[in-house]
Amino acid sequence: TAASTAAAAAATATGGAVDASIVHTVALAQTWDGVADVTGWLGSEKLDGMRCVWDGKGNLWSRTGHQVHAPDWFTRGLPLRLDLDGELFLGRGRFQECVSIVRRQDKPDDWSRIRFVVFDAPNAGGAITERLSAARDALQGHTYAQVHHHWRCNGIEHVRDQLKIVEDQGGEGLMLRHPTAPHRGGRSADLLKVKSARDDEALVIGHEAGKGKHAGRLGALLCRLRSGVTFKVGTGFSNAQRESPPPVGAVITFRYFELTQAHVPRFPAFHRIRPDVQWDV
DNA sequence: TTCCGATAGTGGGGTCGCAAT
DNA sequence: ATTGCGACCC
DNA sequence: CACTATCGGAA
Repeated sequence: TAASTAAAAAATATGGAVDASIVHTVALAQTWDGVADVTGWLGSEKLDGMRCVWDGKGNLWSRTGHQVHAPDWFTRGLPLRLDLDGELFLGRGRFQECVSIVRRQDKPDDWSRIRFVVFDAPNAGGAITERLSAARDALQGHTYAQVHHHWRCNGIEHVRDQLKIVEDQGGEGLMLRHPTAPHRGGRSADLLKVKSARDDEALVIGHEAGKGKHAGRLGALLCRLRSGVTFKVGTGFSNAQRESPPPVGAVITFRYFELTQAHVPRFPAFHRIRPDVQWDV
């Protein structure tokens, strides 16, 4: 489109240029409720890397429409006139390293360790199986791009079994794709994500003031784990809870999804106060 | 009527690049 | 050389 | 990314 061409021309190393058409057409997932029947859907591992769209014209774009600067040799041979949607992926448990390789400008050779794992071809037409076939044909023999492995879902038990297998191997979770729906941009129930959250307790050791619409009330709780790691919890509160937050010395339970390389909870969210728990430190 | 999807706006850990120190 | 900050990724 | 708070239209 003219928009993507203009955005590509204007993009700089630090960004600022945004391709609105990418933002508008990228498919976003809902969280599976664990109940909806997904028999016949296509399942795949949810890769923890960087979402990336190939525009069929020589450029890679991030989920929010910013240009991704890959070496020419990485994108050479990607199909013209066929859009590809996928993940720039380094491996399980290597998200932070993946981000480092993709974003830094001075070590392009490291891109040889990255793979563009494709899970959709938005403008190929048809249902997901047809779009994946189009992508598979277009990526035959490519060194750095490949089509993601998908399996046919036999039902809820199948999903649970696959989720356990993936998580035991250090994977982030699963994605489920509606078997007959055409590609659709934005958030929809045609694309579901399955992830397991964890709970833990933390000691409140301080308060951080809120900004903007939260000015004058809580922004985030400063917390400490039993491991000694300190971190912040800034989401999951209702407005009322921000008005009178858990005091210093209180114990809370919070949700998170995994620990970072520094053993800090990723995506922490407040759950509830625990007046019944004593902190032994 | 209820509920879904889109917006808007808060907040997290981590990484980069650049400016200020 | 170190620190702080904005702009991105998730 | 997770989440809360709204809102209008689809279901």
